[in-house]
Amino acid sequence: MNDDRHRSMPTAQQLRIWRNYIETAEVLRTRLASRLQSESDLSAGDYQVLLALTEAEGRTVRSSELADLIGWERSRLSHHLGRMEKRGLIGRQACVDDVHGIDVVATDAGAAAFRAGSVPHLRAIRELFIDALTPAQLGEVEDLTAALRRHLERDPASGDGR
Amino acid sequence: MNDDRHRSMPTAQQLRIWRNYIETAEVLRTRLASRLQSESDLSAGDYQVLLALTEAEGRTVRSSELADLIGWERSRLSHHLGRMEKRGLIGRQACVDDVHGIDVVATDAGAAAFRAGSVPHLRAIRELFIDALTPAQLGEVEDLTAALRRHLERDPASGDGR
DNA sequence: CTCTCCGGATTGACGTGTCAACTCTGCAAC
DNA sequence: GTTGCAGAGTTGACACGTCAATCCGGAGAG
Repeated sequence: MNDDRHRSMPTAQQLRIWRNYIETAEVLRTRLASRLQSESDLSAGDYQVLLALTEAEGRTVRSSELADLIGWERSRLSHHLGRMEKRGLIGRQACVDDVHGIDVVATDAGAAAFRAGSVPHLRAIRELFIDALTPAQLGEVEDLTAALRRHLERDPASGDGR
Repeated sequence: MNDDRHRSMPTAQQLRIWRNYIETAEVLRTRLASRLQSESDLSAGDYQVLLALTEAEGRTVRSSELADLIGWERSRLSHHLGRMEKRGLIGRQACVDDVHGIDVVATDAGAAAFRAGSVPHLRAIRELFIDALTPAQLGEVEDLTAALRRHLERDPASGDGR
């Protein structure tokens, strides 16, 4: 079949689909974040960090591992941890086995805030996303995102030239 | 069929699908923005604003209409226009027919920057998104986002209680 | 006429993200 | 030993978004 598909610009219809796709995801992200914020005073970033920490042994993870776990750049994590530390959600302490490492630990307050936020957050995900789709459609979403993922990994293109 | 679907928390699999979905969209957004930035020195926001302006009569749109067109809050637009004005991409001037209104107009430099950025941006969309999917899959994306959209519109839930 | 309210737009404060520059310590080369 | 490089983390500058407060000029109520 015609592989000039690989040379031409997107058609108007393709563009429309793209725009709807990315805007819908954006709306979902914003709605979820706003509900999480108002229901438990946590940002989406706080939630990701606390999720990784509370799942870890001793609620503690080395900073670099944490960055890998949630897929953040190191400086982004550093800034965010600074803000969370100021709010008493996490603590930072020198790592025992690695002089360079920093252990990040969820405080009791942090773990409590996560537990409190978790249920409403999961409910929001169900209400806004899961309930919008039939099980069959959910399966389609899975396949499609897998296809997109494969394509993205195949194309380093930007960011890390690993 | 069992409508306790509407009372239970998401399953592990549903959560996995959700996470993949939202993270994939996020990666796409970031990659696109980064390519747009490096290829034409425009942010995604700049692009949206300039797209709406260059499509309008006289490259001019009233500020409030512009906000509606691209679906932004007024204050977000105001901040962004301030930054774009400082860079000489757009201008602002009092509106003739409405004392309160502000006309936003794309400068020559702004229109030129948009034209220059447009082709590489469209190419990036094709490479990162369109090329990842077969035409049939693209159709599925369209249906799924439509379903999500319908669901979101049916559920005001947060933000504007319109 | 004055007072209040309304809608368009702006502003300031603050959290968030990215990029580049920097610190600090260990380790290997010489 | 000192030079310098590499990896972990931090910092500063700046762009971006949101929220609440504000400014401003017209329209009605009295």
